[in-house]
Amino acid sequence: MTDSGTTAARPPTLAAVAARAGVSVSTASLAFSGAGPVAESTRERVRAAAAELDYAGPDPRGRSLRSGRSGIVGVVLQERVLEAFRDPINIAVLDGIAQEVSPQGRALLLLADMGESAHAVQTTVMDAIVLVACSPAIARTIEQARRRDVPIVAIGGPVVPGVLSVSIDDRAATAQLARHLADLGHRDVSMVTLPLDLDRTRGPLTAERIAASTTMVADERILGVRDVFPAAGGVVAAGSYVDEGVLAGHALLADPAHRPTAVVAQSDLLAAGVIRAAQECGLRVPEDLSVVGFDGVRVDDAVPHDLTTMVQPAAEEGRAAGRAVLALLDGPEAADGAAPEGVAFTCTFHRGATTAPPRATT
Amino acid sequence: MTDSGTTAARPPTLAAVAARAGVSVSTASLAFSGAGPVAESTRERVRAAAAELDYAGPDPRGRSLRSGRSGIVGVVLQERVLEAFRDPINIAVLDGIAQEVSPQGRALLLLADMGESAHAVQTTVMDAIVLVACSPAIARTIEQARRRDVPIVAIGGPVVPGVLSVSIDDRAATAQLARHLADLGHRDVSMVTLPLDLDRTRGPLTAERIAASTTMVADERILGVRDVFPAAGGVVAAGSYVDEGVLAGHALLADPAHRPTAVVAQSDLLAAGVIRAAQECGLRVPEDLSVVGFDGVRVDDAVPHDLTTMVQPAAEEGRAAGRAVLALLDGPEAADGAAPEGVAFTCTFHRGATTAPPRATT
DNA sequence: CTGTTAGCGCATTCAT
DNA sequence: ATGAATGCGCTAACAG
Repeated sequence: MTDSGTTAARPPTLAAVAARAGVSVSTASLAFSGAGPVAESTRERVRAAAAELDYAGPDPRGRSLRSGRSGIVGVVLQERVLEAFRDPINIAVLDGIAQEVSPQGRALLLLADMGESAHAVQTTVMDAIVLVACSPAIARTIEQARRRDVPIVAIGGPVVPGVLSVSIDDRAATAQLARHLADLGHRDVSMVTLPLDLDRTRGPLTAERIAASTTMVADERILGVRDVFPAAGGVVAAGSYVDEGVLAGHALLADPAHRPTAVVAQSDLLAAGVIRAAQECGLRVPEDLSVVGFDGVRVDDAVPHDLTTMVQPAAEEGRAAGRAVLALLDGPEAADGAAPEGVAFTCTFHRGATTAPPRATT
Repeated sequence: MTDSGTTAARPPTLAAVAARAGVSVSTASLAFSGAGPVAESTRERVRAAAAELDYAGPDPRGRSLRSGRSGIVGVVLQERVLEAFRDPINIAVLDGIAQEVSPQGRALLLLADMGESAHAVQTTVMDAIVLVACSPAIARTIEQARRRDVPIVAIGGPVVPGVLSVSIDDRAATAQLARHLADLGHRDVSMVTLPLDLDRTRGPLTAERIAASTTMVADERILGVRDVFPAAGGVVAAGSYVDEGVLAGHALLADPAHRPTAVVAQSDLLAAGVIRAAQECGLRVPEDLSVVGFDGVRVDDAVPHDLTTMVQPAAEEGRAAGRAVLALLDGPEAADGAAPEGVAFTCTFHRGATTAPPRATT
């Protein structure tokens, strides 16, 4: 009784509906789109015909070719799905975008895993794209979007002309954390950074690596620390995950003779990892080691401690990006060059229980 | 210097490229699609012309109208993004789908939040859709898809004819957990279930609620418990989150006079919540209370303990769904009714450290 | 191998 | 308020 695969009768078209209703295609179109004046009686007739034919409404393909709009908003993530969504900050941002965009009838196209995203932008229909957690490495993706005349909004991205930017005060916020540590009396501070390049190579934080970095967010946060501790060193993690934080923590704490008294991690997940590493080294937090994070996404127990961190308005950023997209699409009516402007958000300091004055040095 | 909004010169078309290369449009098309025989020299000329015009390749809109294929695979989630991705099982499934589908040049369209999904299916172009963690409540979505001739794959969904189903042995797997508890000597077992309806109402698990349930997965798992403990009661949670588990746990453990000796939670996150609730009640796990979960997704510390659970091949399920989608699209060459068949997976028992014999009753 | 001929299904002028 | 015409940009058949 499976009625699929038998006759393969194609779905009815608007033309079929119009014919059955005894009106022209254009009138039927108007009846559905709501635009333009249509007599109530006519509209009713069209509706009836549609119901009889089990017509599902105008085919999105025809509509998108004709109108130039598909209702699809691409969202580019750097990593594959599994990795990208390990960090709740990305989920929050995505949710924020969806909040603004889906009530307007737009759907989100997930472009995860860099390699593919450039290709997808080239071959998949979309009205605009949002770059999440982006680095200059997506230059190729940006290029493709440009050529297709697809407007771009970047969250935390490089400020390229023509790309609308939604950002936060990474540097200042991190500096605030660093100052907090300085005020507590810390002098020997290390950091754990987000990946600096596409390879996501782990390793010590060297001048060369910073010079070669392609990740703006990480760079800014490094600068923030050094605004307060100019000589601060650290290690580079391969991603914003707890286990990466553990690895980094061990790297930092391995040598009892050269342990920092505080660690600035560039994300809460990394901070959680550092704390665990500290515990594994027999250190107590915050008595023996202070740890601060970044993001402020409280998700169940991913971050067990009450972490001292900078709270980032992730959902707000997503929403701002969503709004920007809508503005870019709905309102090219900005006749006077009043193109939508970028938005900058501010993080707020949260003093948790993972920071304290350093132990008296022996 | 922002070159957008000035002259609005539309992107070049294939026709323009063809003209510049001095070939026909169809030849140019072949040169890009790779299908069909094209002389190397010609192809070269076309490529050159495209480069000169900064042509980004065939416009997906025209292509999708003409060919009927968009390369877009819709993924329907019941909750909004923020909630859906709180449970790593969903992320794993989504990643599995992406694994199969994106190397084939397909992109995922996120249809989160039920309400909108039916509308999106009606208005957004897509070649197929995958229903994740679905309940019969998406009937409307299914209807829309059908009318559009969009093939459907359901993961853990109701077995509707015409919908390809990817499932696991929920009932048998849960029964196995229950038997494990029975073997340990437990007789007084309660459960914490996933939401039974769209409202996601919390409350005691009553016969009426089960009768009115629209969630197949939850139903099956309840049956699994009752295969072993026919009289087992429990509470219904409002979602698969740790904090819901805490709530449910407190509900179950509130009265010291009527505490179960073991709890079967329908997800690992819920189990983690129950464990926390137990601790807050001054109970030790597993000495005073045994707890089992379901899913087996190890994600950093979301589930702090080594949980006794049934491990679900989440990524495999996603991949199976992805493959099914591809088969449905690439191969309607199943001339002989050899339509792709559904797949059923099996969970594997993991004995963790959260189960033990019950305390000797006083 | 290449060009010619047809539309895919629809939204939008412009008439009436 | 409705209808007739015109492509949107492209690919699939067929000719040659």
